[in-house]
Amino acid sequence: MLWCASIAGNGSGGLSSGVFKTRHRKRRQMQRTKIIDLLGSDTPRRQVLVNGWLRTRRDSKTFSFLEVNDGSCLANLQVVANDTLPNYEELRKLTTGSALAVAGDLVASGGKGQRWEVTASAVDILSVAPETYPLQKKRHSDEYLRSIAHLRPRTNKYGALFRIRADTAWAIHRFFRQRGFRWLHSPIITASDCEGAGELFRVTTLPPGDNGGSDPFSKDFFGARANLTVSGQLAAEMLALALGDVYTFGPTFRAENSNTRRHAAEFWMVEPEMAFCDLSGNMDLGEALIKEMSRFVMEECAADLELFSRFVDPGLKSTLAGTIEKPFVRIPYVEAVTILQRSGQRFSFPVEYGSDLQTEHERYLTEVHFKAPVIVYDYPKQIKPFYMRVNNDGQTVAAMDVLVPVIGEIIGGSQREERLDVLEARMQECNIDPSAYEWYLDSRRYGSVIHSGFGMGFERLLMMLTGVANIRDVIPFPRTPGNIAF
RNA sequence: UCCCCAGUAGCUCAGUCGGUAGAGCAAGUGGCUGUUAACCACUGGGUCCGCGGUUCGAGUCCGUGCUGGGGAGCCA
Repeated sequence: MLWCASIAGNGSGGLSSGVFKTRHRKRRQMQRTKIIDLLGSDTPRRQVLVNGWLRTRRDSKTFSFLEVNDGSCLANLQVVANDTLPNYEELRKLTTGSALAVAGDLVASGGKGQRWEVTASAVDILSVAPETYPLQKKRHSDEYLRSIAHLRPRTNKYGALFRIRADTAWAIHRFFRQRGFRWLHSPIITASDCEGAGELFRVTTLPPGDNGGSDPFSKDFFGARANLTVSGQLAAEMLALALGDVYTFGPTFRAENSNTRRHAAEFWMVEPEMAFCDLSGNMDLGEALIKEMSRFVMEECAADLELFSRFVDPGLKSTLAGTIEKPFVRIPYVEAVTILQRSGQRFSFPVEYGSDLQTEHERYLTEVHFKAPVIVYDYPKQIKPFYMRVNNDGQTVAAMDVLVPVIGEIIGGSQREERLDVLEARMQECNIDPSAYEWYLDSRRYGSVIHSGFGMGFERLLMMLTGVANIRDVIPFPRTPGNIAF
């Protein structure tokens, strides 16, 4: 430890400002090391540079402990700042949230609770956070943190969450790439309204109050009604019928006035589409995807996930383990109806063939009856959109919903209707004007083949993976009705 | 959009029967300590969400609006 003491001593009082400036310049040329790499080190290291933000400070008689976080991982780095540092008096006044550059040696920690710490040879104060800094060294409510969404990524929980979000997005790309899927960039601005997907956000360049006269769209940018996409499915079908297996992964917009903890106006959706694939293969892919993402966070986001299993949902790990190990239950819609009718449960909404399953019904199936993810398939055609393939019974379509406990529907998908005549008949039944879908119908005119796909809500997946109960807390800057402040 | 709940110090909350406001944490000051949600003492800190009403008197009761949360519907 002698060499530590001597280095600390070099930074002491008698240093002229010229020498200090030289040292400062030198320090700025040092390569920055991220805290995640330091804490994972096998050996001590001389003269490392750490940039980060102060989480908390504990003062001792002749030195201060500075807990520094740089966002590279959940854990803080403990920095020991001796009173021999030239700016020690300033360091003792440092507040939570201040930005620092620390130069020093990585040494085995003399205290309990951490393996490594840095003995500072110099601490540059990059920026002081005044005492009005809204984040305190204590637990804050999720509701309060939503009101300071621009600062909440600096907390342990939201830092962990947004690391998991980024890593999971990457893992989704890896999952599909390993299976030979190509990523498709489906348009954000579209003219098509994916039937039944909800209300649309209009996109226009017309000034407010200008309705464009007799033809409302003739003066508009595209010369046609335009809106933000509610689904990349139709585009994905076209690419699947060319490249085989594709997926979209991008933002999706719904102008629905939904006020629940699992709906947002702007969210991300993963939509795989596979040529030569039936409903059964579709279910296989959905199940594999959810299992793989569960395994991914358990194994590859372990440190961050630990926070959620400790403070957010104590049952998280066993739930995820069950999701990974047990096969998903697969039952036709009729069987789900029978189970619900025979359950003896009193539901607010009656269970009857031909009406859609209510939230309370889905939760009974996943949380009470099966206690596991459940895939319900073959729904009555009258409650599903025109593009789903009509089964041989003529009454049901090859649709499937993956339901998981607490979250409810996480995946909705189907085998697509590939027969031109049946598709046109269904459009007529659903009162859809085929003229807007001529390009879509072309895919059934030329080399039509069976194909299937689904949409998975990325935020709902994150909720399932972390146990976070509100979708507003898995999106950095969530958009919900009346809420776009950040 | 409908139903229910809440709004009091920077944060989390208590506030009895209607009688002029409290705690913990945070902040500031000082002390102690290889500490780790550090600890101890002291100090400062309030448009009781807004508006209107009832009352001698309203944080408390009534009406209304706003904001937030939960549930439902729509869906991913």
